[in-house]
Amino acid sequence: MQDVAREAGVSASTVSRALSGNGYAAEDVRKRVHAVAARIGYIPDANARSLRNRSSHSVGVLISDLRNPFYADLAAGVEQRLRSAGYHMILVNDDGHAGEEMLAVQTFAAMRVAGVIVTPVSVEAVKSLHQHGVHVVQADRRISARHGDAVLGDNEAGAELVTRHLLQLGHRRIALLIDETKWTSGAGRLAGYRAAHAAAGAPVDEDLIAFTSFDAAAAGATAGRLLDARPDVTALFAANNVLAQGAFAEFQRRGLRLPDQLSIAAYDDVPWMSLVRPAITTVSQHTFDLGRRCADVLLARLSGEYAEDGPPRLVRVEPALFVRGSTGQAPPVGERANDRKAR
Amino acid sequence: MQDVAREAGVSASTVSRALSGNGYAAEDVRKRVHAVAARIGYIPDANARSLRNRSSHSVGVLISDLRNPFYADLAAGVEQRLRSAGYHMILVNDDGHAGEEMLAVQTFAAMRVAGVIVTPVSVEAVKSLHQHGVHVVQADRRISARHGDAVLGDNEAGAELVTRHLLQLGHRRIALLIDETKWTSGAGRLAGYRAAHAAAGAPVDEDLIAFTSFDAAAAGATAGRLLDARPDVTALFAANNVLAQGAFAEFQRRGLRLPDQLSIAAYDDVPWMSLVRPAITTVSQHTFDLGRRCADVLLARLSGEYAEDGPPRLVRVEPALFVRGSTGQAPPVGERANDRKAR
DNA sequence: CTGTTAGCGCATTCAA
DNA sequence: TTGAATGCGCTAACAG
Repeated sequence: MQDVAREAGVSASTVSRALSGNGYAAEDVRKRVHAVAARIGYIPDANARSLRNRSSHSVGVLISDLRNPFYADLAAGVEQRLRSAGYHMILVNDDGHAGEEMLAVQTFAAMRVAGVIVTPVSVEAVKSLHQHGVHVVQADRRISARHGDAVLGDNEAGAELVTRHLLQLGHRRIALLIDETKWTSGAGRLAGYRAAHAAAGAPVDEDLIAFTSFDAAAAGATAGRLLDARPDVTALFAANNVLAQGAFAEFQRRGLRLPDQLSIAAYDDVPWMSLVRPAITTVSQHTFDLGRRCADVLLARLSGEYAEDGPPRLVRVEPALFVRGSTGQAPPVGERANDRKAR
Repeated sequence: MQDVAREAGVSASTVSRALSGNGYAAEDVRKRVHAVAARIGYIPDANARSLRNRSSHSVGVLISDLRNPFYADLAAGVEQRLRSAGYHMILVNDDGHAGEEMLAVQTFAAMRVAGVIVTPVSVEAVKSLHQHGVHVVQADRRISARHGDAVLGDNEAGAELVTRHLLQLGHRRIALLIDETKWTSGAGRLAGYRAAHAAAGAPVDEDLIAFTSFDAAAAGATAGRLLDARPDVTALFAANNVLAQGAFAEFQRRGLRLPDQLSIAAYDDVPWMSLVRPAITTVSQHTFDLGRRCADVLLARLSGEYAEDGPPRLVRVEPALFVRGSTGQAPPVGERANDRKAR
């Protein structure tokens, strides 16, 4: 900065004012300073600015796994919005581990980030952030209603949408393949599955709710075992894209004719679902948009549009059902079992 | 820091030494300071540290599009390695635009990042980074041999692998669907396509090299037009996952029987390719690993393992061909055209 | 409208 | 082994 000041024949403060735009600077001086800065390639040190201003333009984004298109889309939406508002994204994968998540929290706190957007794993992380005075937006699932804002899909509505669709097609034994119900996402999807059954006056067969782990291979195995145990199942609803992928691959391996022998539906619309045949009926969460909304909510706090200390906000993103070829009519009772055994 | 110092009954300098590990501090003092810091939730300010140390633990990562699984995998690999080395990733999408790329360069320079990993769009960006004294690693493609290291797939070898595979199956009219050849990636793939033909003594029909834009819909349209114009084509090689997706979708829409009526092969192994039927024969670049190697190369510079001012390094990641159902025998000459018209 | 002064939080001299 | 002093690069009073 001193170099620029000298070259431009002004003081450092004037350079600061000219470049930052805060405070007065005569038009010609301003132009001269900009010219010198550009000429010698001077770029103000963001660390020094953050230190002095006690605020940075960094936002921490903490997700489980960038290789999962759901998280990648979310992050892409966040990044787009942040960038257009002059912020940037520190992206950390926590692999769904509370330990890694907590380490990331430390990092973000150390960086004095302007805020954090997180698909939370443990309450402690969110609480800790909150205690450090960091704005937090919980994305996709909410683990604490008190600490920070949240932008969530309406999981119950989405699951109800797809379950109702299956029920209306005549399915009565609809398996649910799900990995967790302790987070609002899984819990909501289970609730929606139940709600749709209740609304249709169809009883839920608890044995058709299959718990598995968040892993395609495991999900495939679980789905396979379920079909073996219950050949009367006519439809399967996989609670997220990873489980759906595992189940679909397993059914393909088994040579099942979809949707004739079995209908399947999923949650989260990811690219492969419209490329395979039959294409997969699924609930879109508008994930990219969800990410943008997360950034919007955070930016609203930062800009003061919402009071920094105002009550937690909850934004809902409505899901949409995309009906594709993987869901068909339910067969008459009994027929499915024979059909499947036949091969 | 003052608070910790007071509580622990020592000076700020001692707190600094105790916490950072640099310089002396009596064992008991060290423990006491750590205890106090943990109790009051003190976390050293990373901005102040960066300012003072003239070095940050941030690494800029600049890619085209996080929603493309190729870039997402690359970024995930980078992040994993950086994180385990105590660095973090500032991720910016440039959408393939030189303008956005240049803005990101400004941002990274301002942050005094430890280095930048970039899938480059324009030479200027890489040069500018270099001039600002930032270590740069060019990922996937190299746009400047002088400015910074590079970690690249062997595009020529990969394309030759897949083209040879098609030739060996008897195909002689193999279309190439490609978006650009000005970068090392596209240029290499085109070269590999030619090299395989040359090695097999098969002439390249220049009309079968179809240029399109980096966009699935456009690629599908281009592929469609090509097939209409040249019904004698028996195989198509799409130079990346986006083009492959567009082409595959188009062929599905047309109801083509793959691989009987047409064989297709791709570059970049992304999840949908093994889920669709027929599954797609493709060249894997080991993208996640490529990302890790990028981080390794950067970290080697930062750690001094490679001289900071040593000559540019070039690391190659060998590709591998995965043969799947989408590539089959070429039909006897002439038959393909009739076959396709028949439907 | 501009320059001088002071200090953000830290790490590193240098003395003790 | 520790503390006092200094300055990293910047911005915000404040006085002119």
